[in-house]
Amino acid sequence: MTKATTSEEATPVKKKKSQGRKVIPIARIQNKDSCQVTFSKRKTGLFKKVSETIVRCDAYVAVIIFSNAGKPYALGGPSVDDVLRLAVAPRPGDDDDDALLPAVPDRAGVEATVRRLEETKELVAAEKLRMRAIDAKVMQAASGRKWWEADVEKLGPQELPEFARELQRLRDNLIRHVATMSV
Amino acid sequence: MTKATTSEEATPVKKKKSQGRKVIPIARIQNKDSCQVTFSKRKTGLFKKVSETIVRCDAYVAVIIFSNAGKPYALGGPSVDDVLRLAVAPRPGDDDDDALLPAVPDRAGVEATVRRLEETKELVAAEKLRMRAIDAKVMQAASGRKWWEADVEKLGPQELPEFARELQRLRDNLIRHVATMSV
DNA sequence: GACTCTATTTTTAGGCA
DNA sequence: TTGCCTAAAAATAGAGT
Repeated sequence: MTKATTSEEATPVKKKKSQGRKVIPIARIQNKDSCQVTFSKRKTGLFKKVSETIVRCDAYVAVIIFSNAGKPYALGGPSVDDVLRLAVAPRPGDDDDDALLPAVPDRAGVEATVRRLEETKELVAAEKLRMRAIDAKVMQAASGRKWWEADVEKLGPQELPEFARELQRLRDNLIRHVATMSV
Repeated sequence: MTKATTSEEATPVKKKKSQGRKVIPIARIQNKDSCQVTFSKRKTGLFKKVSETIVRCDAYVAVIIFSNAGKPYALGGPSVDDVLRLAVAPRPGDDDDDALLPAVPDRAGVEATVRRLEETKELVAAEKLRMRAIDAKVMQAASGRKWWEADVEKLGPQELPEFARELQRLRDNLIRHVATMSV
């Protein structure tokens, strides 16, 4: 990975016409439609990879992805329950806090859930639900980082710094806003 | 993804002997060593995919992944600056961070990521450009929730700094936690 | 351990339905 | 919008160095 040997970066743009795909130069997709389609596909693949990784290795993974349209999608594990709850979360108007991510990773239970999701179509269902219902709730997790706030008490010395850094990042973002707004 | 057609889920465990890889049953890796190796590999792949997605589609993506050993790795985009800062962790001038981050658990992965990002400077520029736009969108979309999710755009010059201060306070809280635990 | 190699699986860009 | 299809490209488990 150190070397940019991937043909994505090296191969020139060759477009033939319609057989499979040819080359995938790594660059911003110009065509807006294609961009959107690719986004969807990649998001799917990414989520899949994440859930696989969660199961196969005993890892905790969280992904948040915003489309260029600003729509947020999130997937977190191993607390899949939370993710599901996120997905099923009512509408943006519902401003309850019960959709937050208070749960602490429960390896055992979660593993079961993940596995179940893996081998069935529930994952698909969950994603669809997410795509439909996700809104402000997910936004909370995304920009608000509710997850770390909830977990702070239980995190170990190794995890905490990481979350702190995330927080710092958010703060810096904010500062930048302030600075831009004539303060 | 709708159909569970992936051999990972369907194909039974066939082990031949030693050529390429055979099948990848999706299940927790038993062997601890293998698990760790796989984790590394997958983490690498995941990060790569994320950065690709960030560039190719006009998306904002953030990943946080903890190994089962508890080591955290994070990658975020399109704010490359943040990523870099994450990677290089301790900031000389910032006491907080220095105290807070005694050591970056495992820098190897992050450094690799940074390297990769550096190799794509061209694209980084584009990412930076749209970063501001996304920032605004993200904050805006989070309106009407918690204090820390307030609609920045709607806040006046007086409120914004306070907003930032509150965030800072939260962060300090977190830092205190860390200090008690690891410092 | 960290790399390399390689066979195989998986992903995915494009088209199309 | 989604799903399916296909071939090329990429990721990766397993083993060896």
